[in-house]
Amino acid sequence: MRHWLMKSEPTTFSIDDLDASRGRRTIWDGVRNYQARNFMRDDMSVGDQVLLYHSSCEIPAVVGLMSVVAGAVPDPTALDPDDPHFDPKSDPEAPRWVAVEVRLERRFRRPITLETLRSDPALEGMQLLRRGNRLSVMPVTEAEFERVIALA
DNA sequence: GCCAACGTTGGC
DNA sequence: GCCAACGTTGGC
Repeated sequence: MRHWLMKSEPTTFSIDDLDASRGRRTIWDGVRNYQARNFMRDDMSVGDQVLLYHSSCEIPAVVGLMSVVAGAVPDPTALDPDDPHFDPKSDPEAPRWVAVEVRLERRFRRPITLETLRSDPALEGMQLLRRGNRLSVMPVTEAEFERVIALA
């Protein structure tokens, strides 16, 4: 089992939205970055644990824990001309973008803020904390994962 | 709203 | 294949 972190802007899709979704599940669509796509397509498996991170908001933080409940499928939003994430260059015969399905497992009683993460020496190497990091889907080591969970 | 970082695009 | 221009991300 692997560990991951996925970002979402809460104004677009928050942990509240996920909590309110049927079965507390959602398709993680809209990812339009090749590296992030490759992680979802090639390395994510059912049962993997995923930290949910709120970005571009007042208090950026890890807010909950999700699990992968279905592996990568073609991202339907890339093929829908009416969708804001439509990609005219994605060929329906060979879809360029994929999405996994995730389920909310846990809401953390207190969000683990970016500030908290940064102040923890044990998390110094975390990819999320690297300068210039913009990936919305990234791996987390088991040690980092356990450490973050311990802070919740 | 600013701006650094970085990915993508497209002309050559 | 290079690289400048441009767009996006995301913390502050």
